[in-house]
Amino acid sequence: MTLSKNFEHQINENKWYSHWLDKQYFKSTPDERTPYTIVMPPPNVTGVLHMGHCLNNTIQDILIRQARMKGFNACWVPGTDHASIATEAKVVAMLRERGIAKSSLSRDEFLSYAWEWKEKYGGIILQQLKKLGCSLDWDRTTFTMDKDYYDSVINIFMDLYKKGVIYRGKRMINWDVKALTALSDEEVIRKETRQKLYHLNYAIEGTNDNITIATVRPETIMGDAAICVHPDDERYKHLHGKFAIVPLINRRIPIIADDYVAMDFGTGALKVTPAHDVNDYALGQKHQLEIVDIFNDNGTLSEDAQIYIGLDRFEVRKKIAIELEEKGFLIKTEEYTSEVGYSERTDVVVEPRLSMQWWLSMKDISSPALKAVMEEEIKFYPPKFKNVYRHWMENIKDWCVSRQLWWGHRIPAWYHESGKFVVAKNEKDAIALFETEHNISNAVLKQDEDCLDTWFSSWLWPFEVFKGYSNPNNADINYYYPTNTLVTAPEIIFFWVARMIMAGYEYMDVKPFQEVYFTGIVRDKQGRKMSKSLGNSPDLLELIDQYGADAARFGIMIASPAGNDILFDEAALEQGRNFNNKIWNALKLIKMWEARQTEETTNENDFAINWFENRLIEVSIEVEQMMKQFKLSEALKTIYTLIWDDFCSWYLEWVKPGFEQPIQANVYNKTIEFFTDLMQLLHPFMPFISEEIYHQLEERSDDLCVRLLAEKKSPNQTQLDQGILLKQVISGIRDVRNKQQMKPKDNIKLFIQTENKPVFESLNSILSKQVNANEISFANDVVANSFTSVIGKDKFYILTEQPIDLSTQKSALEKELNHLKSFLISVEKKLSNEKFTQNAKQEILDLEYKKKADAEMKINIIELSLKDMVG
RNA sequence: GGGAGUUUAGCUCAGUUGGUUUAGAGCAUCUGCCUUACAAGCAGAGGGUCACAGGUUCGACUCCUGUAACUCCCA
Repeated sequence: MTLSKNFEHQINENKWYSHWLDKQYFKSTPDERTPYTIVMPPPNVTGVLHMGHCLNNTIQDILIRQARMKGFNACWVPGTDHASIATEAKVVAMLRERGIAKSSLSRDEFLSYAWEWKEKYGGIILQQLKKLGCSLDWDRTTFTMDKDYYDSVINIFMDLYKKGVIYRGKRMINWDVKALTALSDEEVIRKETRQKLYHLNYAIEGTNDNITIATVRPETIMGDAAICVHPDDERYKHLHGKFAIVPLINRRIPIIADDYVAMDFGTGALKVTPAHDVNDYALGQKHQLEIVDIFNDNGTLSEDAQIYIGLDRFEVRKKIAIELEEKGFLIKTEEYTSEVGYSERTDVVVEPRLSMQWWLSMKDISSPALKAVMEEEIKFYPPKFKNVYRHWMENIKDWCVSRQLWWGHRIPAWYHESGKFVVAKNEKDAIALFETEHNISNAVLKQDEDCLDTWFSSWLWPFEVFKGYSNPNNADINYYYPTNTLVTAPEIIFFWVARMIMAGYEYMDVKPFQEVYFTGIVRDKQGRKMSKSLGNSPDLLELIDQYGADAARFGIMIASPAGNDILFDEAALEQGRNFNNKIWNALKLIKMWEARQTEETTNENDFAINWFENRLIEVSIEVEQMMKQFKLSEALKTIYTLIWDDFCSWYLEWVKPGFEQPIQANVYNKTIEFFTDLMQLLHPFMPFISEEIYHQLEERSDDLCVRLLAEKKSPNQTQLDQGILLKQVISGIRDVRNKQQMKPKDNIKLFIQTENKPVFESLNSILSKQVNANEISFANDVVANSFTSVIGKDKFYILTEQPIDLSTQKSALEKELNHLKSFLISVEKKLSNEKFTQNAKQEILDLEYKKKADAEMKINIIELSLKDMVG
């Protein structure tokens, strides 16, 4: 069978993924092994695969595949999140395209459209993860609105209500005027925004005097309830207790004093609009001011505004500025940049608003969660996120859990026309409860129209995917929970991670996971966030198609140090593809040997085999250490070097037979063994090519995917050191060849002057092959008319038929000599410092003496060589 | 305004409790090679006063103080 020129990723990816599925390798059921569990952060059901998912899920797949190969019962649970706001927005847009307005539909009609949409388009992302090679247990796929899951969310709401943790209250919330819903603080993105600061004159009642205030929101003046100045502000002391007149509508408002006002900002006089600003609301409460809400739900002005009724808030801002100017109220405007809140989902400016909502009192349930992370019961990688977490937890505010949406978990609250309400699972229970609580029988109750925040369901994820709440103490939850590793983005540390920890302790009495690995944010080459509007986010499926899934995984992993952002560059995928190619070609080389084996044995390849065997052990141990510390990118880099440099460039070249020469069977078999081990090491990172090579190397009945890693031995350091020496010698001699512009085909004669003959005898055949020497012998003295290379304590004389020009050689040696001499001086200086010799540890001292001796010896050797050249 | 973090080669990053031959990779660059596994390759090379200024120490990329720039979070 002839091998294709390059690794054919498309064919192999499909072939192996379906093979793995057929064999049910990703399926996990409880057994006697130790579990290793990861729950996937559920992507939005509306989502499509992007770079962030690619990074996140590749990391999880690497961890889970490694655990599987280490003999754990690996279980990786997939699923999707119903994403209430995002999905509802998509469904509304879809309906609009079909000419259907949401307002024309009943709740049930709308929901049936939504489910239809979800069945059709939801979960595309899960299919795309298969392309990446993710080894998920698909039978466990969970959706946050599955029946059991839905019920758990509702039951937990009721439970928390009973415990008094959830309450209903009128508070300032963030209002999304496009999605027409409340948002939690975490769903508001603050952005630096250029605005204008308008200076407006308000007349003082009963005088010809004015007071000038500064505002960025002139459209809200109709909602003004007061003007506030600092009590110590001399400019305004005479106005305390007087009244001002709101321009255009001539409403009379008091002038109050409060030290909340910053005297040096604007004019030092602040207009107070309690209905439309969080701070103003607080001020209004304190001074018992009137609350005038001038906006409708959709951000247009209401009747209460008296003017501009029905117009959008930003349109009014423009128009009212003009009118104020025309009528002489606008004194001046200045440029002003400040942070403005935008809705995470719809990107419209959020409107602070007073509203009746459901709240979750966080203080009650957050303290075990804070403690767990601070005491490293749950470990954060990298640990710097502990600080971020603590800061938030210590300043935690109540969570607004209600959303004015239909798609989601409907709040189980039932209202009577009297305004009284109960919280109950269904209408029947509600009526019964209402009777006991309010002594009204057969009451007509209406269920709350609103849904719960999406995160109110996501926070149950680590246990409810195993039905830990809906079916307590079942075999799965007892076996898989707490899960091992959560891999997620730092952006959702508050939205999700913190709340999962709270829910875990509240409902399972146990932490949800042992450790959290925070990935970085994927950015483009210039360090900008990937975004639709910038058009800088590449089409991942196209990239997988072009470079292969293994290359894509390589590309994203090689540049992603733990906890740092990743600057994504397509060149990294190219590097991954080239790596595939390299591996494939090594296979081609070895396959050429397969039919050319001989039973004859010599010991000339013993060194190569022993060395590589030890190198493999050494690197496996290094990789294991790195993986434990989540240094995944370093681990991959290490494996890459082992395969490309140590295996391909050194080992294979060392054992490679001459043109059409046979290879010893024992060398061939060892080589297959090494290649197999290499593929096993690589498998978690690049599963497809490694599985394919595994099967190409030998006929096998098993698969690499589930092959158990062997116990680690310890490497022989002497062998490793000799390998390093050999590489140095080869490079050194090649350097001379290069500098002398010898052709690769030109033969040389090599003379070695060494005190360590036996070592070089065993390296003889490798050396002659690697530096193209047709003769190697030992010398006790300088060899005339040769080039010299000094490596360590040994000298190498290179004889060629070329005319000898020693000038380049000489200057190189002189440069080396200078370097050594100044090095020696620095060492000697250190050693002559009495304080150093008194204070330094013995081992450090010994090392310095060794440095000194080595340097002196080398200087001696080089000086001798230089002398010979002159002679 | 408060808090956290970062600053090491052209780029992306390692550098463990201060001492391991006067700082290590990968990519990029340069030179020479189409050597029958691989030009998506091979061989070799060059490149850094570790942001800046002080301090502690026999000794600082590493610890302390300050400055600057950038990033993130919170108000």
